[in-house]
Amino acid sequence: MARKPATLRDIAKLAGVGVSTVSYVLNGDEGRVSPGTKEQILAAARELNYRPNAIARSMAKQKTATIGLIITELQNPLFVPVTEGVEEVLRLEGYHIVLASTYDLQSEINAIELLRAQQVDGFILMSLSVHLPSDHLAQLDADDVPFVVINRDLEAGLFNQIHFDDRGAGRTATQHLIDLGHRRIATISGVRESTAEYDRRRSAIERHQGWQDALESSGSPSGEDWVFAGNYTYEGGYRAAQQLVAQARNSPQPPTGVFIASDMMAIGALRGFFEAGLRIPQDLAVTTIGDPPYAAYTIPPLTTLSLPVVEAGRVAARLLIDWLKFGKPAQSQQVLLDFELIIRASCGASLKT
Amino acid sequence: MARKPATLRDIAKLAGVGVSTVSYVLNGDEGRVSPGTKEQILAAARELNYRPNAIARSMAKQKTATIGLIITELQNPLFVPVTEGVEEVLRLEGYHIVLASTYDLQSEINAIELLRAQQVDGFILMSLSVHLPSDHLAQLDADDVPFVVINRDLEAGLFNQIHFDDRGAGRTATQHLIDLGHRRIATISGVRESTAEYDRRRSAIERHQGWQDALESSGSPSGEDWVFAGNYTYEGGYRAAQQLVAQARNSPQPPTGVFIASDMMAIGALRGFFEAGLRIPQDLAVTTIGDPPYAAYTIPPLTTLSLPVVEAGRVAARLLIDWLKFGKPAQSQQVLLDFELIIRASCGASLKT
DNA sequence: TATTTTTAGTGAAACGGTTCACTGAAACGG
DNA sequence: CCGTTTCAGTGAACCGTTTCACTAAAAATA
Repeated sequence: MARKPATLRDIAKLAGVGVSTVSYVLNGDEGRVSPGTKEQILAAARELNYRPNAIARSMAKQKTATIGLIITELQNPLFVPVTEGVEEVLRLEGYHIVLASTYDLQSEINAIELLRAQQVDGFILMSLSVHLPSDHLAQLDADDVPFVVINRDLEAGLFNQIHFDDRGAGRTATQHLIDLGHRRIATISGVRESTAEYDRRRSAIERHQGWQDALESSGSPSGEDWVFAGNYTYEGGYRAAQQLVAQARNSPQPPTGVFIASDMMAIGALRGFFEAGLRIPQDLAVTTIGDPPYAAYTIPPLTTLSLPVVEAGRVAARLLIDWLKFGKPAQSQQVLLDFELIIRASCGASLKT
Repeated sequence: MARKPATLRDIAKLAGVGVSTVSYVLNGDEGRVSPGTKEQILAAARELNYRPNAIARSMAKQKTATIGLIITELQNPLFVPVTEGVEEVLRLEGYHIVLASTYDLQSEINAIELLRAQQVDGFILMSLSVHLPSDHLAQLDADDVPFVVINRDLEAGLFNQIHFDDRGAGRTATQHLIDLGHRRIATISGVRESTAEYDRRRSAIERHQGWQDALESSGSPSGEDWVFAGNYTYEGGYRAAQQLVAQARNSPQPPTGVFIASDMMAIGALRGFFEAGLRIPQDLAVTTIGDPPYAAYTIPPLTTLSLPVVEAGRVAARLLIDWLKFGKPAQSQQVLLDFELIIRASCGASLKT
């Protein structure tokens, strides 16, 4: 095995042709070279165990066929499906992905700088929960760097953006309980407590509005008294569940269902309900939003709305590809994606049938 | 903002010097250039908003300052901490990481080919559960490509390898129950059922041996009758728990503790125990191995052994850096890492105090 | 002052591909 | 048979850096 990898020149020498011919053959440019020499070159390449140097190619073509995927919070279970969606689309087009994980504004800027230095052809930026200012995005835009953002609360119409329909999700999750015959439906939401993270608050507000929408349109009681703050955390969900139980025990008309605005809170709440001796879903039906792998393994498994995150990845990739191929779109694209309802045991749907 | 990014030549022209001088200044080569011109060059670079082209640099230096991290099963929650460990060490040395996820042999080979074409300076390969043949690793070795493998069952001494002490983990998890006063300790293991995935079987066997070790050294009854096959899955753990409960109900001397060889099985088993009306840990104390994020959120939270996976990443990175800096080590390195005991509620330790 | 050393800076050759402009020969059309 | 087109293939410039070998002037040394 050669220490130094073989180059086009080596092949050219071995096959007795010019380097440009070799290049044409190896890149499959048909009709430029006769079958005879073509075969010779291929044989020489095989013999020398040739492996094209992507760096040199990028240098010459002024393209890397690589896009940067920047994600906040690598820990978040949503990140894997996004990359899957992105990868699925980009691979077909011959692009590669390089991944960068960030956790705050500065590290995001660093990541962008780094990847620009690596000459990526474009970016996909996905925020899972953090809102970040958009100055540096405006900069990207000004520099004519192709990019798409997912789930980020920015001035509409400014960039190519993909969003999740949080309000619709809150509505669907609540409506599902209504459809199962529930009339008094509480909620554990992130709204009441202020959060430093803007984006989280926005989605909390929207999901909460969805809950209200559903109640209103069904003519159910407004439920104002049955809102509990969970702060989007396991602990918060746990405490909110305790409060809910306490209030329900003193109420002549306790809720029979609860919409919990995030999976983490739902898992905490499940523990609270369990400790209080409540049976789910018999005593209280539960729906939530977010479908991490373990949502199927709770007791009982959670009925939930899954973020269409694979699809978000696909759409982002397609938007980016279009830009790369046909130039910047005349006007920036806005996409709103629906959540998918996943029915498991916590809503009690199976009890009905 | 310039459409085309500025190059060294642009700066050289603007500052009225040669390009090599600019290169020296920008790379901080002290003492080669007078403070005056240095300042001029810096000013010019700032003005042109210069961003070095990493591709061109890699080309010239024949190094990319990038290493490839190849991981099977991106879904696995272990993957994030590995990359954290790797990143922590590599960043200090000025290296970047490019990530590739694989799921079978062919895709692993593809990933290696791809990254070699991208001219990465070295590899870290981490298997989380799949055993793959090593021919292509031997090839890497023959080509003098620096690499380190984590958690892979290969002929000892062949390559730089990092392993987890599965047997010690099984021993510790069981011993912890013994220390809490338990004498009859069952196990749910992956051993009895054959698995296609070799690696998984190996770790299953070792963890099982650890359980035996602990029982023997404590003079406890051997427990042969209390081994249940869980096949390393949620479903398997669930069924094994049912079998365990059934057998315990007919036994004059039922076990008071159980060591479950993987977190997934433990979560399934928890459900089985719950449905059977068993209280954990009062009726049965549980320990397991593996600490995914949700292990703290089960009911009750799991006492478990955490894989030192951040440390594995760090060690791998350091081994690789050494190779990169000082050349291939005279003999390949072998590292065995201990698991860390994380005490939560499922073992009942808190009840004792 | 004559000689050596240091300082400050330079031009050009890599690195490994791609691609443009070009050529000589063969094939073709009338 | 001549002019034109197609075919098969080539050399060299270029992409943006790094770095080697070199120089002219200044500084240090004797």
